[in-house]
Amino acid sequence: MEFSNCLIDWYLKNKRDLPWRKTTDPYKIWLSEIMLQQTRVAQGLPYYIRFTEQYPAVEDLANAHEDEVLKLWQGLGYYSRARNLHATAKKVAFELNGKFPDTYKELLKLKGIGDYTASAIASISFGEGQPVVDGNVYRVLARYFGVHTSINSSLGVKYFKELAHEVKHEKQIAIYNQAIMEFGANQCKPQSPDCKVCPLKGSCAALAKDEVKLLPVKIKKTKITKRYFNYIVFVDVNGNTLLQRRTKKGIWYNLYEFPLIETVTPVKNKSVLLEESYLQDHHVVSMELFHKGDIIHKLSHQHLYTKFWIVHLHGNLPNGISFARVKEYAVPVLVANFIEEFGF
DNA sequence: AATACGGGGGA
DNA sequence: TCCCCAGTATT
Repeated sequence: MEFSNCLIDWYLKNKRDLPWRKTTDPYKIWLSEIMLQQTRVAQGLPYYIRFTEQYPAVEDLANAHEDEVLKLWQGLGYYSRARNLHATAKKVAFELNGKFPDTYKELLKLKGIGDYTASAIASISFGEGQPVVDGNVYRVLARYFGVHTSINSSLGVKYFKELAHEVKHEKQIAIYNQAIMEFGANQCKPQSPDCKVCPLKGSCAALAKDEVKLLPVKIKKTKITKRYFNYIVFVDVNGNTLLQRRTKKGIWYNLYEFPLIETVTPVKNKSVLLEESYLQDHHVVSMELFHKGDIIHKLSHQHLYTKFWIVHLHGNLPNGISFARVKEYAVPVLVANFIEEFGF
């Protein structure tokens, strides 16, 4: 059996039972595709369930506050996805009469929707013949056809999309797209795929040339920068604390956190921090480190060496937040973990 | 063409 | 440790 039919045949025997495969509602397909960008199914699945319960239709999502959407998104990462999700929901609900665009070209214009997601929605919800090209597809195509062009060069992106068009299944595009991705995820896996039981083993170029481990080719590795965070966890006489929104460009935009003092080098002792103006504005009773050493929070491009300082105040915070309400705010996992440990 | 953007899981 | 995940937007 040739390539596309073989994948579909494999898929029908091996596919997982996932909730977004029971519908072609573009809203649900869109939601699942955004959530699964750079995210494993196992991690995204519980979020998909919560979102579809909380927001059954695009209007429900459109009418929510961004803070609430971010809170529901908390822990999934790449928070611009949530902000763009909300913006696009409002666009569809309020400007497009509640109906998603039904073509690849029009979908591509929406915030947060790139080539992959436009192809996925167009094919799965509307049957348009656009092949998806995600990380799985790059891997399957590179190996099966023996392509050494790097998948993250501009030439490679163009080449693989064209190749994907040439080898796609013409009649069953929706099934085919999900088939090749599922095949990449569970059979043609990144590490140690079990090629002995692969239905395509007889015609796979990489297997024939013993290049499975070499493909796909991907260039570059990211440089990691170190940052030094000092979170000031106020505790006033009423048991209130302070949170503030991140309003500058960069990580965690629009999420909340404790007042932050970032330094270029690690802070040796609290005297350096006590000189900060907003700490001098309060009557500090005590200031103690919560953990012995730094918490090292690792992101793709940054390692955050973090100290949480518990600062007891004599008076009360003007804009204090009660401990009970701290958990209502969308915060980064780094901060959420601390909140859990501290036991607000 | 490169880089920023989260967090987690598997080897 | 390192890789990479149903990628997109910005520089």
